Amino acid sequence: MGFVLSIAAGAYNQAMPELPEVENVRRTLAAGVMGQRVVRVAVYRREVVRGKATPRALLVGATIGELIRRGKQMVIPAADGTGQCLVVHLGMTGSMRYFAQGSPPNPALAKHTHLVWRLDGGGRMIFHDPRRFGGVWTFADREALARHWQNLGEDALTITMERLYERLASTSRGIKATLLDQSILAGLGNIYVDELLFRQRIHPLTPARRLTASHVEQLVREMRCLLAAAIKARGSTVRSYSDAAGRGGDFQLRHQVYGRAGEACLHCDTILRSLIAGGRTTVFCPVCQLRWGRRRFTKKKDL
DNA sequence: CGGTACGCCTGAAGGC
DNA sequence: TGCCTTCAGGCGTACC
Repeated sequence: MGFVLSIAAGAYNQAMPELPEVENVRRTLAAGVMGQRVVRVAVYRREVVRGKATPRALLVGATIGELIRRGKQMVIPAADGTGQCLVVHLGMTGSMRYFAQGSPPNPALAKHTHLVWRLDGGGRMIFHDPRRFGGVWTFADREALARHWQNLGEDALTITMERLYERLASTSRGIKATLLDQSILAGLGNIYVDELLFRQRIHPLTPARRLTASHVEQLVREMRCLLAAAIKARGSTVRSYSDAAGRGGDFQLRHQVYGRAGEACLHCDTILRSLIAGGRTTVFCPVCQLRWGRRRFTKKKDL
């Protein structure tokens, strides 16, 4: 009976754009806006723009170049080669949407749409963010962007095993807090760190420096697999995430631990537990993820 | 250095 | 039905 009650109590959720979600926003947004010229911009909430919020700084008059992602951040550059760009961070509930010419306004988005860019093709790009943990930064050139990113870690999809090992070996913090730290590694958030640690059978409080080179090699390999699978499934929609076309992802259906505290471990049936690590709710299997565990379980084919 | 707490912010969800 | 409380968390900052 306690089992059933635990399941009922175990459900809590929140959506946040992490690397796979931002990558899908990048792709779907690029399909709509790349190569278009910005005709004008409407700023409904000045405070979501960090830095200059003039029409020029917000790309009015510029043609949109190739969208880039690093970690959870997305760059919308001017195509003129000056390095001028916008950096979008979606925070917890932010979204970028593209509406083609003639699309009617979406009433559901009206309340929290803070920025609207009109494009010369007749379409529009919007920044929407109820909670406003996200924002848009404006930069005039490459150097300004480089300064903004000087403390940002390497992207989770491109970091090598050697460089991650170096970073992990030089800290005494727990592995969960360390992987969440965007200055160490850019792109992972609460969902994917929990999923990754479960798949690797690593307890979230394991000191990062305890991981051997071999552990880190497998961790990086698994991280790439996990992120690739999540991108392929168009990300995780737990509550509110959707891409630039308004389409949600499917990867939440394959979460093994995130949001499942109190439910049974899919590997060993033990009740999943939660703790606070790095200030975040962390779900893990107390049996599969031994604190100093070295064994990895045989990876299931279906991530 | 790290860890802890807090503030920002809204909406979903649970309790009564 | 509806009000009230709790909770979710990325990130910056203060403080120990």
